[in-house]
Amino acid sequence: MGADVDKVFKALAAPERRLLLDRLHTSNGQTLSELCGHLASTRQGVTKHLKLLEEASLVIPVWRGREKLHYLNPMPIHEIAERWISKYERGRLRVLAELKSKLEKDHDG
Amino acid sequence: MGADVDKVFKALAAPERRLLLDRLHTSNGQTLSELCGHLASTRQGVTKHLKLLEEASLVIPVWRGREKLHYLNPMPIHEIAERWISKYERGRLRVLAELKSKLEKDHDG
DNA sequence: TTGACATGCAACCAAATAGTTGCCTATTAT
DNA sequence: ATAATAGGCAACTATTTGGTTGCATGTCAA
Repeated sequence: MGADVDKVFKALAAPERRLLLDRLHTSNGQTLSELCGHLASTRQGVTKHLKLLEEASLVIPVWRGREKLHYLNPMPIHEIAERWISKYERGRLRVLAELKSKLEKDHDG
Repeated sequence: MGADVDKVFKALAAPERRLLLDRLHTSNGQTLSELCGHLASTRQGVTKHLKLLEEASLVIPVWRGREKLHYLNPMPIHEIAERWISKYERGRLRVLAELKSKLEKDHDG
């Protein structure tokens, strides 16, 4: 799964791509042309963003005739939350308390 | 908060930086020199990665004499989980069912 | 005070990325 | 059949990013 985590994080790193996910979250199964309406760049630019989202399995394409419908797949995001982020949630308060006391100690001495 | 989300996602997009967070998660408050031991690149390379982590508030530096101690701050990760990822968790099963039926329908007809 | 240590800053180079343009294929509608 | 529509592929450019080297600053220890 390691490589997938990287693809997902990289795919999520660009605001344009997060915007595309938002649009699919609002209205699932849009075509490329429809998605282009939301973004400033050209069709090819959007295509490239969608390619990265597909490679991260965040978007699943379904061909219907000459149209390519794009469906949001929230599972990778779910898995990141479960397997990666939860690691940092564990002991979050401990880590913060540790940092706080360190900062205060430093400020005093 | 919008700009911060972007900084955090971009900071998390590189495996080297996630590794640095892992190291701090294991042993908090390490110096730059200590952190360099974990990574293949030069000190300056690590410095640049740490700079991005600091700008995303994922790492808080504390100076002690000539040493700079680095502390993990898990709050940005927590906030992303709470405010951003949870949006995609909501209705996750609905979205997946929708996608599944679409795929099956396409496969049939 | 002098030398070693910890780090920062700036310039530079190489690699990756974003975005564009031009052309091609396949499907639908007339 | 033909034209319009939906999209893909490849090449090119510009920007960003990752990483390096060289030098400067501040701190600690002898």
